[in-house]
Amino acid sequence: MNTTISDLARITGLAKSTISGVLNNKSGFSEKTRRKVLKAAEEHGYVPNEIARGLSSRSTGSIGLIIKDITNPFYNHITKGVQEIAREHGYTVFLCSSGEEHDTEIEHIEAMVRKRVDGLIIAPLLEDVAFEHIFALQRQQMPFVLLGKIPGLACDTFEFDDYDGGRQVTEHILANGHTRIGFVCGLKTSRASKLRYDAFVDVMNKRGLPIDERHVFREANGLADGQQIGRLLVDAEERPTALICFDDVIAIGVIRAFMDAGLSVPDDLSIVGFDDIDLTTFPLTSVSIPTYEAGKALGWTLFDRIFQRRLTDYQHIMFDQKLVVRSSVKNINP
Amino acid sequence: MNTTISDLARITGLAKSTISGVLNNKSGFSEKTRRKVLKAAEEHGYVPNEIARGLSSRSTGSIGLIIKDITNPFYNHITKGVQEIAREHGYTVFLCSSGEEHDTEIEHIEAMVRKRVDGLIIAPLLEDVAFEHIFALQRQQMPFVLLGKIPGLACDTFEFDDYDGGRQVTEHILANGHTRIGFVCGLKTSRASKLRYDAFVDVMNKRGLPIDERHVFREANGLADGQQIGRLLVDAEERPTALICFDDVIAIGVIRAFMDAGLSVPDDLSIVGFDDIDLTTFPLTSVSIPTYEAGKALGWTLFDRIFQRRLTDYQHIMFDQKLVVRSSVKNINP
DNA sequence: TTGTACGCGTTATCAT
DNA sequence: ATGATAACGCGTACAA
Repeated sequence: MNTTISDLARITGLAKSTISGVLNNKSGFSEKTRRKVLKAAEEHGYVPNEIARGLSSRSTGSIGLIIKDITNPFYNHITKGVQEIAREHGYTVFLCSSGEEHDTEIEHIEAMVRKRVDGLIIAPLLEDVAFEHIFALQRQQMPFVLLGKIPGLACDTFEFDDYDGGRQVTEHILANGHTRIGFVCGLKTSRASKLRYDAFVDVMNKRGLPIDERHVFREANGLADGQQIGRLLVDAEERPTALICFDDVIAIGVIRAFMDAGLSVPDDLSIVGFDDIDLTTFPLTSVSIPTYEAGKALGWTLFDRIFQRRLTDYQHIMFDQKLVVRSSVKNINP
Repeated sequence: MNTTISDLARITGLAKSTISGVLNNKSGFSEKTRRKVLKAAEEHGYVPNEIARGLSSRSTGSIGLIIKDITNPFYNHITKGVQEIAREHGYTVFLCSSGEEHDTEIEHIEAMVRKRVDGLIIAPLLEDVAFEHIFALQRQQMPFVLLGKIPGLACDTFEFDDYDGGRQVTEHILANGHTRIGFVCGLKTSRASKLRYDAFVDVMNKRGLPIDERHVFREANGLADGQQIGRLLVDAEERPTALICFDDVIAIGVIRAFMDAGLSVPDDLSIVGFDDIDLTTFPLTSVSIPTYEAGKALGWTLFDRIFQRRLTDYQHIMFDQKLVVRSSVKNINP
């Protein structure tokens, strides 16, 4: 059905190795045979079988990218960056989404190993989970790069400075005169959420300001959770004056709940988010994160490892986060 | 480095075929050897090599998904649906984005064929381009499913009823008293854009209403283009009272330009979009499209073909589009 | 310059 | 119940 180099050998009367050599642009073949091979390949619609090639050359020309959520713009931009670099290297990428579930993450990684990808880029769950599957990768000598850092694991890591991001938003809100501040945490498996919250707590403590536990929400994920929390706040007897949301998606959910209830952001509640996603019209003050650049950096570093271009120590890159002030925080200073 | 079944054979003193048989749960092995094999595999961290398996079994356990834009929620939801179905089948998916470029689409498809994916789901450019690469797939007997229909190509196709969507929005806008209506077309390679515009023209003609060419924009793609067109309209001496945008992303761009200029939607311009993307707070009247469901249907159908579960004729599914009225269209009836 | 032979890790088909 | 052997399609020494 599919013509192989053996077929071409039979057809041209040449040897398999000759066909292979010509097709791979090796030197040392007469122009005549070269032409003959190329012509036969063309005529019979020869398509190299990369599976066979991979088996023999021990390289599949594909990498795996494990993200948490396909529908979150945050990961879209990381994916885009990775894809671009992969393409530049003639590579193809398996995209896997863990859906924020640890078991799924493990399953995907194991599948990638079975598929013998040349390398892996992983955005793993980082809190409250075991890392055995990642350590296993190391033992198997699989090249990989992490979005996040795992204690005791020596590998290339990329991080966003979530603690500093959390600090920036908290100080921004305080600077605008707020003291009753709520916080919507993400999933407990999210280190980003933990760090942002830690920073919030630290800054509040430093100013001697109390944190009202009734205004701290946990385990929020996605638009629907944001909306539900928003509805809770709409009905709350004592609302905070400002709310820090783990990410923009949640923030948008909260805002929608407020708009639906006929309330105003920021008049009835000031809100900030993280990620600075662009597909929105609301002037949401948010923390910008260089996801696209990080995606490219992840890609470059992985290929450095795969091709052993960089034999130095592992890299640990920390990307800055930058507060983007718009108008979702009301200045209530006297 | 990686232990193989040959290694296990040597270790256990059994034959390769026995190892393979046990590992694949074939019947006809004594409980004793079964145990022995499993134990050895466990101890030596055996991981099956799916590349080798694929070479021998002529199936790679992976499919390719070719979309146009990773960062557009429209394709995110299709991707999500496809991924879910693939996962249910124990399959893995290569995600490729053409970035709306024909050459890139061709490149990706050729790469997928070389990688010998078991099947392909493609959202191809549909207008103003050649389809030779798709017909080639057919000749190569590669199972594939299309989002869109190609003249003269017999295969499974899924479509969204863009013409009807265009009709619905146009009639909705007319019903709200508008007559000076602008239209932002998408890329000329987009059939969806063409059909939506055709419907617009047809409805306008039927009502005897003129279309002002100054208010028809073409080749718009993405947020930035939307913003630029928005700025143009802000400064225009004679604005339309309503604007139909090819998709929500463009619509959001236009809205942003208006908000930046201190103008109001819908007071200064009524706007509708397509896709009904959810990550936004603006009450944009839009046309909802069942992308997630379509993604699942695409997946199911592809696997039907791959496993030859359905030997009947090709399917041609048309998904309805549904207008979702919010408040971005102002009623200016007297 | 071209051809032969073997390896890559599996599965499948025979025998035994 | 188990083992030997041949594919699968390609790359690559090594030989001619």
